[in-house]
Amino acid sequence: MKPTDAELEILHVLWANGPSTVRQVHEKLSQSRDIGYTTALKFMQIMNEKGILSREEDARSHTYTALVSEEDTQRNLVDRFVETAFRGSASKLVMQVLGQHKASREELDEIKNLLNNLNPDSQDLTD
Amino acid sequence: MKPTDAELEILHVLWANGPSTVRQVHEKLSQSRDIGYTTALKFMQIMNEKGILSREEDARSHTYTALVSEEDTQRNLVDRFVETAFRGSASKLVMQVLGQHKASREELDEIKNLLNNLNPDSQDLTD
DNA sequence: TTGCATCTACGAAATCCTTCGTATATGTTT
DNA sequence: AAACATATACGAAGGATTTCGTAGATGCAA
Repeated sequence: MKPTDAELEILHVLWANGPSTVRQVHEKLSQSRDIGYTTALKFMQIMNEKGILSREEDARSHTYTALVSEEDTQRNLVDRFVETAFRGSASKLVMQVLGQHKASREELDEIKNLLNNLNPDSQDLTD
Repeated sequence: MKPTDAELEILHVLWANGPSTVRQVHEKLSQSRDIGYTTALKFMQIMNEKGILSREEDARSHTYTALVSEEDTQRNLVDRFVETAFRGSASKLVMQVLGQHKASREELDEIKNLLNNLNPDSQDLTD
């Protein structure tokens, strides 16, 4: 349920590219950092054991598929992160991010839009 | 530079209560979970070695002080988190949080306010 | 068919992190 | 002073993570 950093790297590749072989994933990962082929393989084997990835063993080289969605995973991660880093205050996190990171005008508009469409009646006091 | 979960727990206590002894910290932590006294002590000793906490050894029971600020720490954590969980897209994170978590009307207003005060000329495309 | 390339499987080292138990020192109380 | 309470120091177990090396299987090429 809580992917490690290495597992997240692999999930990102699978989310972006769809079902892939170890070789394909390894090639993607190699673009951003040094990593051995068997290291990637091991990760994917472990993730398969954990039930995070499924595996097609038809061909000689297996094809792995993510069994968790990007949204669900990020939701879980955000939950934990808000808890551990911000003691549960999601709004403090948002303000931290907005104050610190840069976003395009379109993204800002999108966020404002989202804010305006939030139904205030469904909102709760978090802090 | 990257506090562990246990270290964050302790930092939160010190940020909230100011310089404290192991006993004081342990009592706070005990309120939310099971944790032995020497466990807390060990954490704080390690954090002292790492330079995260300073220690006053005057009295028999030492007094520890956080050497990192809450803001700096959270900034660092957010940076890493955006990177590993959202592949660098801060705005996706924000939208995840806003869509998922509940915030008070005041907080929403505060966020909207912050958004409106962001200088668009200083913004960059992140995605 | 012999050998090269490519896969998977297995195991294990190296590091962290979390968590205490035990030992030892030092105040405090009777 | 003896006994007790409380602090720190030390070390180590147990588990998770990351990272490969090596072995063994299998397909392709010469």
